[in-house]
Amino acid sequence: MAVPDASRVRVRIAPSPTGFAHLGTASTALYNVLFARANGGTFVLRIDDTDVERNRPEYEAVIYESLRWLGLDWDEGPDKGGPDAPYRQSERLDLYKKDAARLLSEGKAYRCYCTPEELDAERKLAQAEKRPYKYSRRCLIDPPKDRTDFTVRFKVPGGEVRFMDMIRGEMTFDSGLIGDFILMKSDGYPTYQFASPVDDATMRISHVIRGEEHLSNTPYQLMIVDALGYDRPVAYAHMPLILAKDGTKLSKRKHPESNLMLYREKGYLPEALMNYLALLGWNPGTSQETFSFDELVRLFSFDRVQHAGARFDWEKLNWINGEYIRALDDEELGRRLKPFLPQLDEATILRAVPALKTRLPNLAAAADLLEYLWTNPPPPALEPEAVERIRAAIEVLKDVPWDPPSIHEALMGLVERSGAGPNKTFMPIRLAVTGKKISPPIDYTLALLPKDIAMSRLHRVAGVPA
RNA sequence: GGCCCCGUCGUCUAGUGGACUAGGACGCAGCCCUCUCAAGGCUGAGAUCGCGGGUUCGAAUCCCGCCGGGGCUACCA
Repeated sequence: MAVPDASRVRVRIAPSPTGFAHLGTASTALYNVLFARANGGTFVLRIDDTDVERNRPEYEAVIYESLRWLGLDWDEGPDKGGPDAPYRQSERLDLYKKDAARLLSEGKAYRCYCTPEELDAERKLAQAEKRPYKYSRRCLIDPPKDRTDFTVRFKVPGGEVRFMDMIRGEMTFDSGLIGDFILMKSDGYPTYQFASPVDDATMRISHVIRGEEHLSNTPYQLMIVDALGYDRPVAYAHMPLILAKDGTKLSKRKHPESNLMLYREKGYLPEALMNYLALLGWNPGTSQETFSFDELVRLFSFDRVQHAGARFDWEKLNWINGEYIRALDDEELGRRLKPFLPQLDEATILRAVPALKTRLPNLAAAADLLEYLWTNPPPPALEPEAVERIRAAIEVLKDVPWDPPSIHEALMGLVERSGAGPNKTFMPIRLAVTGKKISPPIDYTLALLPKDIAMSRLHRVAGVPA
């Protein structure tokens, strides 16, 4: 994956603050960071905020927070500055205006006075006549004299546009099929197709690594770069899209799993999510499934990236996340569990960790297992035989030290004397103490609760006063 | 509609003309372990490689056609 002139590698991601941070942004950021780190390059964060309608400044902070949570930090950005500041497109308007003016004066672009309604009509007509739509160039040929509102349109020169994609190889597009498109909107803001290549060029981005939805945008952008006389990026890489379970592109509206923050809330470890994302669309060609970040930097290469979109799968993510959780040492797991168990003190969490470790697909699941520690579950209705066993348990637990091994020993003695299986004794206790059929091993289940509370819950169902 | 990308078990994938009776992982089933649930161990089911034609002694791998999915085709990004 090393490139010849490594010192000049500059990559970027350019999210738009139009909603919560998207899973695809994390994925794209990961590949950019991996490439940058492997080549000693620079990773730039640029905010593409040219959509005045949908833009919300507060989402910018969400993007920062999500990316930082994942450990994907950038070298240059709006909040950090850098040699190419500003890094927010809304603050670079002069640059686009200057370039648009140049294109205009060189006859490579022209003013278009058509209204959205007129354009819509053109488009509908083409559709009705089943012919591919291209802007009619009405305003190039015969511009109206009585209008003031205009957009700036690029005069598509025609011919072939070729470029190198690190994943798919040499790409060729026929620009004759592309209609003159808009560079500057009538509100004075640039379109994405214009701002993006101008920024990439002026920020000296060497490799453009982004989602596959931009593959067919590339010729548009390259034509602009050429028309402006800028240097083209060395290469592009269009990553396969992350698809939802239903096979369609992950959308913010339809698919909640596209929300990056959801993973933090549910207790997915950032390093596990990264690992999963790396495996969605890429594999090292070996059977290795878990990778440290440094391993990914070393192993990742674009020539092993999948060409087809990959479906997001909770099951595999859960497994990987579980693997990472199990690999954590007790103190670390306890530390990460803290925000998910606000009802418990640190010492209790730490005591619970050994019992939780193999039982968590995510950190939030710990609350389901330990809920009985801060709630008072209603006493279950038990068979007389079960009640009898609880009475017996009360007797053996009464004077026992309150720790898992002692409890275990006492209870096993009782089980042996009962002549029945352990479950006959343990399940009634579990039900009485937690109100649930599922809980950590019975010795832990009991020991995590203060002894007086545990005993009172047993007494309660045994029908004898404490 | 036009252009572009893509198509191997349910899912993520290995595979670049013979070692493929198509491998691994997740999930699933069974067994073992076991106080429940997990974790762990073992075993297993699961893909006529989208379909149809070629080329070849031989194709998942090369060629053509078709079908299917996705992306772009916006004064969204």
